[in-house]
Amino acid sequence: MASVSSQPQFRYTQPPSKVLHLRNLPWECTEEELIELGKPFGKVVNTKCNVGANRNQAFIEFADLNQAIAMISYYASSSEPAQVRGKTVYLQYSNRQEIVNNKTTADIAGNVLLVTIEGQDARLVSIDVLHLVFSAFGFVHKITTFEKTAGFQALVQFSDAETATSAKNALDGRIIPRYLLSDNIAPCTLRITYSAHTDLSVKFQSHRSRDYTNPYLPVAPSAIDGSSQFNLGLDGKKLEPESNVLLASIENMQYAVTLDVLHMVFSAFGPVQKIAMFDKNGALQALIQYPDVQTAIVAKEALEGHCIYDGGFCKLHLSYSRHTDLSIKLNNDRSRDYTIANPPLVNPQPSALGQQPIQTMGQASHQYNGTQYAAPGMGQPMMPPQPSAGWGASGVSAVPQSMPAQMTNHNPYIPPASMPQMSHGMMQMPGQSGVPPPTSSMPHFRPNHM
DNA sequence: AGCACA
Repeated sequence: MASVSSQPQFRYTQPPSKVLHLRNLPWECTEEELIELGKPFGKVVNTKCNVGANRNQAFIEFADLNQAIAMISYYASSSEPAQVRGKTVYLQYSNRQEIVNNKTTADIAGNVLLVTIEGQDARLVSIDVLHLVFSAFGFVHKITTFEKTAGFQALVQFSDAETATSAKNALDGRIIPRYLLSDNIAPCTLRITYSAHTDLSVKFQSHRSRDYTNPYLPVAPSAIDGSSQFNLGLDGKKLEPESNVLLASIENMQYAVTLDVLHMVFSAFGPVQKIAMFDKNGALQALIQYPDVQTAIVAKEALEGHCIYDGGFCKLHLSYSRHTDLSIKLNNDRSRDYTIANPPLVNPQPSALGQQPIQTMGQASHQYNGTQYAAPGMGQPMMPPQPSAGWGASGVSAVPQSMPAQMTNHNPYIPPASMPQMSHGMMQMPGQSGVPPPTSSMPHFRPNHM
């Protein structure tokens, strides 16, 4: 026979089949629910759920064609539509005569998860955020990310299938907590299946892949230049070349932002060499200089979109400056060179802040060995997003297994589970003059407490 | 709300 395929895509009358196609199902509809639905009409011999791009379609196959016809006929004339969990589902004959269950991967539990990140800004989700999210369920060995037709995806490797399963059960279909992302990143939903992989091959630490079991793995050369693809302007602005100097714009500046405040905030990520503050179009801006690009990248990633003060005040917007070395003519309340011994001018540099054991950074082979990447002052691995923030990770340890030298989280602003609504990722500052008394119970941002 | 997957 030649082709029969010139039919319209959607036919309103279809030849009967003992297989029915169901749509508009609720998320995560189970086989049991499908069987319940079909049982009154006959024997359901097979089902397939979570079908389609939205995974809200399914098939049920009856033992006998007449049973399928009975079900279609019933709902065709019923005043009550077919429902699953109160949601109307639409039924029609499938254009196939039987369900083929390719139960190969995807349904066989394994230690590696295939994660699809859905959402407008899915590719702005950094591998570090993913690491943080999944670390709530156990030690994450490796992560690789890639783009497929399905979108932005990641493979996340755990020690065992049990851990992977707990993560999958808790996270599948959930969004990445807002407080892990900058304000203006659209919500990102996680779709999780099992991968057939058991051990990912990670050759380099890069912005696409990480091996947390091997901190000495070389860093991909591309990671140095290519990282900014994940530091895209939040509204899709073009790439800026990375720099060791950050340009900070401060929005909604209801409270004073002093040089010392900036110094404290930015010192959490590495030694701040110089700061210059100035006004631009009535808004405060500042240039913050680090000794190396990597530190600036980390600081930018962690701070972008966050607010210095609780309540959405003094929100930081960061970009890379074209400067590489600021010229500070004199130390005053708007500019400071921390690399030269200060004559005791105004406030000498806040004690402890300049005292961090700062190793020389910038050796490419050690870029990801943790000590450098993790913000100083963050002596502990960060608190993970607590499942109670909405993920039903019952019985799952919310604390990530302590990890050896590796990248822990870089985002020092993870609020505890009690603050599930921290959608704009605020941080608290130690009291400074003119600072409103913080009201929340957020963990303190204490860059000066080692 | 519109046909599966490797």
